Amino acid sequence: MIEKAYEEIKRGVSEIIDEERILQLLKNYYEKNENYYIKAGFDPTAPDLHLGHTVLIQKMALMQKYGAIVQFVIGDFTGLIGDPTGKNETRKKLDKQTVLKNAKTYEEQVFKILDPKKTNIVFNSSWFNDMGSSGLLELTTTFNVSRMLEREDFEKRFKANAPISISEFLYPLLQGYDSVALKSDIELGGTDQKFNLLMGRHLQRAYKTGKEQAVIMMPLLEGLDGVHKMSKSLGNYIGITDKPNDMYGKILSISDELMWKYYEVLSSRTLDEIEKIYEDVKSGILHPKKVKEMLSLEIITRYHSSDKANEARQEFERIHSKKELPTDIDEFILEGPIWIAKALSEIKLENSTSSARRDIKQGAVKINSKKCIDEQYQIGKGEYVLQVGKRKFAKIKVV
RNA sequence: GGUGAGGUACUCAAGUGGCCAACGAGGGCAGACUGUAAAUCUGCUGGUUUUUACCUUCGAAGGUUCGAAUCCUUCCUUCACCA
Repeated sequence: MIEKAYEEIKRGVSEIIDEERILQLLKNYYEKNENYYIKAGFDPTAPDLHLGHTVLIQKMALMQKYGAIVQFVIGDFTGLIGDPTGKNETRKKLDKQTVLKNAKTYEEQVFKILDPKKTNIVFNSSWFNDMGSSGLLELTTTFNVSRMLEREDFEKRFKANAPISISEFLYPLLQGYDSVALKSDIELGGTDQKFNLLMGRHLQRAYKTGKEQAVIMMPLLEGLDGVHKMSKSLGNYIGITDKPNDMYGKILSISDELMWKYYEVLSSRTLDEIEKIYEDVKSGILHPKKVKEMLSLEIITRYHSSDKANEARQEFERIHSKKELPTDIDEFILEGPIWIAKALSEIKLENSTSSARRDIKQGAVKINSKKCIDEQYQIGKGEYVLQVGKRKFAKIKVV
């Protein structure tokens, strides 16, 4: 039993620190029905979860089946600093209302995956606000600068003479202290979080809590470009609140190679099943596009429904394979007659009339599926479908 | 506090008085092609119905000049060395 559970927990994981501890926790669960706490922290500013986050959350959901209580930490206090990435500055303090609103959004999204009965959503401001400056000083005495500089991005920046602010040094300490406050048994995070995760262990020891958390690190999911990690700021993400049609198209656009990584960490198929699919593609029985379709359907079903997933698939086929119009297009009413470039920028299909003009020259603009190459074209009264490129559509009614 | 070197478009990075809306690379968008929104090739990548023109932009504000991203002054800011 324990071995089987542990086997599942290990799937897709990039590194585990203190395996024995995890095995012990599982043993306690099976033998004495004792629960244990797993912790993961999230940024309060970006409540839009994407598939990169779900790798972590799915792992937590799995562990809930094996006795874990999830401590879902919203870093409203640490968010004031921002995890050091090199270019951030101290952020604006979010007011309580915004934090609560974001938290609400998190809940809605997260409970599509996690079991609400086994999840506590907590804010780290609740203990940091009471810590006071003496408490903070005490925290800083547990660590030193040279150890801090071991962290890769600090080291790089230090060597490159790039600025590092003192507050950034505080970030790992604060995140680590969360583990002290919560008495967590295991912390989950991305591989990029290794330093911070280990800090939790260090601080639990320094504060003599009597336990040191185990650490489970998940690989960072590459985004749609297949190179950089999935992130909102890079725009290469698939959000779990994305519309079914968008999800479908985005998943289909990933490279064939990347698709297998997605399968490993996102699909709920067993590893044996995935292996079988892999062999079938290799031997030519199964087309890679088909395999991506299957993944799209699975993921859309998870976050929407299987009906929506099938609709999305049909829609995609219609637009891209048969080159027909999508069924659901935004509509606008404009006063006419109107210059084509003006109309396009007005309805936000283009950013400006200049860029509209450029696209018209390149043959990217279609009116009622007919290419429009006259950049002076005036649209008269009537209803039209405007199209820019392959995937931007709008219906307009000129009055 | 002192001395020196920087701050250029989404990012990196050229440009040191007019040929600059500003080289190049990445990214993005588009066209062709394709099983795909992949790969590859090509074009575009401040704004404006004066589009071989005009307007705004090179950390900020002033100044010199017929003309400034480029020269001068002050300020803000980053880095290095010294204290």
